[in-house]
Amino acid sequence: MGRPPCCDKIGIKKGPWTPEEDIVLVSYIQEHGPGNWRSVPTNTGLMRCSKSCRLRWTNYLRPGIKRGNFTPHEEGMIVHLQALLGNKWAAIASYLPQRTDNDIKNYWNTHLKKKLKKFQTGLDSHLTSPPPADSTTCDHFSWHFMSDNNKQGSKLLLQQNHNSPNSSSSLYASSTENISRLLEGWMRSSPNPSTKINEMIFHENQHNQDDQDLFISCETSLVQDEGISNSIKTIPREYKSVISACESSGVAEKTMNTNTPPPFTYLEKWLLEENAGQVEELMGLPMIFT
DNA sequence: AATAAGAGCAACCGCGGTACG
DNA sequence: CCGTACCGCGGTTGCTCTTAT
Repeated sequence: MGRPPCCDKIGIKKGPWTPEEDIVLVSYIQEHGPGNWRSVPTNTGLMRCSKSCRLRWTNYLRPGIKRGNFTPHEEGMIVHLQALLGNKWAAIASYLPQRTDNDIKNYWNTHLKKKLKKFQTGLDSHLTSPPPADSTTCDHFSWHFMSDNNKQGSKLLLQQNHNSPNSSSSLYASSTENISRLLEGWMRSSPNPSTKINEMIFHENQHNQDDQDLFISCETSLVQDEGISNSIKTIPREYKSVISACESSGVAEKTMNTNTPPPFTYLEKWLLEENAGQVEELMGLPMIFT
């Protein structure tokens, strides 16, 4: 009856992972590929349960993960997607391929919620006056949620954001980077489609590091999330290229469908509702969006 | 310099859906 | 078809680091 137990609960180690454990896990996955987590503790001798191994890999060791500060564009996307999808962190993460759901969730809980709250508190004053010239990211963030009456102002700020030096990618956790580097050879030779996607994302991102102001943005109105009503939407060019690559490689169906939600249809509707003509022109949407 | 409070984040827990035998 | 384990997800916890007093 049923499957055999994945791991013995007795003697399972908990708590932070050591570099040694990381290396063992990475080495094993390098050889066998991710998946079949049940066999990982058994075959590696790690005193961890399969779940813990999977979490460690997906949230920390997996190559292509971007760590550190979130850009204003990422913030915008998270806020917007959260308003659209709710706390579906995995779904939201599928739009930010370099960020893990855990990372996004943490960022939301520790940063963005506060910003939203702060914004709500100061909503009235913001509605009657433009953001200060020396606005911080936080102010920009708040301003994205302004009423429809302030669209011109929003556009201005979006442009400012695009040109902001803070838009550049942030630092990666060095330990992860080092481990990821170990995997570089494997990534290149791996026939695993998802690995190839990671690679594409990784390289694409490198090419676009100084080019992030090419993010295409527009704003729309959206009523949700504790009364916050307006947001922006940004669809980075690199995602579109990834989507295209997925489509052409046939990976799209498996990877995108499992990771990406109905949202594309929502997004589509959403895009076309308010600014139909403008948006189409601006977005140059890939097939998957149309 | 010592301590307390707060912030950030990695990891764990528990649940639901799915696959296996 | 049923029972059990696996897998993935969202919520929560607790440790560590930073900042304030």
